[in-house]
Amino acid sequence: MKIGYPCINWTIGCSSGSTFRLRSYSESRLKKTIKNNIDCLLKILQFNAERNIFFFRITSDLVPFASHPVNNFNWKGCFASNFKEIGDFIKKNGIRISMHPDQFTLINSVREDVFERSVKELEYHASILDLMQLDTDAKIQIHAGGVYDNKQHSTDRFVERFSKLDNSLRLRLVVENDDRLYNLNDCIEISNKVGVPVLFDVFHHSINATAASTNQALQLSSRTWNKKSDSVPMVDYSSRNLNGPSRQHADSIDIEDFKKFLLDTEPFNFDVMLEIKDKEKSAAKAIEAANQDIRLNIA
DNA sequence: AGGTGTCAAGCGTCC
DNA sequence: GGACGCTTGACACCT
Repeated sequence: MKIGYPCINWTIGCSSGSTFRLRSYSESRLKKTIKNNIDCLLKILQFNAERNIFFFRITSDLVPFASHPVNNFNWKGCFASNFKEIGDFIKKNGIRISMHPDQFTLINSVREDVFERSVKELEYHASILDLMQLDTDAKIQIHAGGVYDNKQHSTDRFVERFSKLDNSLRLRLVVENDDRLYNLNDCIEISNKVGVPVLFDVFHHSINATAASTNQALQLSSRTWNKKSDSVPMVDYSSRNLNGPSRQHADSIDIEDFKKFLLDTEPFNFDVMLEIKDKEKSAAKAIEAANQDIRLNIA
């Protein structure tokens, strides 16, 4: 089991997702920002490796305006060797990588233009992982999308659109249960039709639940990671912020809840992404708890 | 230097 | 039909 956190490291003091306003777009600004972002990304990965944090989500802002028409700069060519260097570090250290395009990426949209932009955005995400020469166990997680007043039609549209995507893209995509529209069963249904692995999100499942217990959910989702090249399943874990609105993530990990989660999910093996605000701090705590847990099992 | 309104993108909900 | 939340940081403009 690898444990990690998404996108931001609060300790190091650099950001791998710096961006700027469209109004201030220029090629030199873009170039400078990308360089800073990927330099920072390598620093974060080194920081993580030194602390046994072997799972990381790369921010979608690594290359600002990557799929925007304003950007016709050849950033892939310009930074190919930098990406390769990071990829080498990732592989050497056995780091698992995910990416998560934001809510504008909708392959089941009723609008053709939204679909087309979404494909471009997905291709951007895949090109990052390709430039790093990572295997297809590095995943891009998306949600099923909108309902558009007819869930069955919208599910079918997802299936149809997904099937037409390039194979190189399909091999990287996984679908995650969301907090309102497509629950675990909906994702499993999609998976049964197109073979896409299902990334189980524990927190979303608690808000948008099916009858499945945590253990059953792991069983159901794990089965969908059935290609050797997918590697072990990814799972998103977070606890809710008890002081804030119901959908907000917690500030720091509730370690007792996390231990309970580890017990609940035995004997399944998977990699856990901690969607918690204090990022690397909670990851370190979770890794410590998991190691203690293993020692207890051995003893 | 510090404060703050706003940011490429969509959908669903609420009024 | 329009504003707002999502989830949240930080850019960029203002003073």
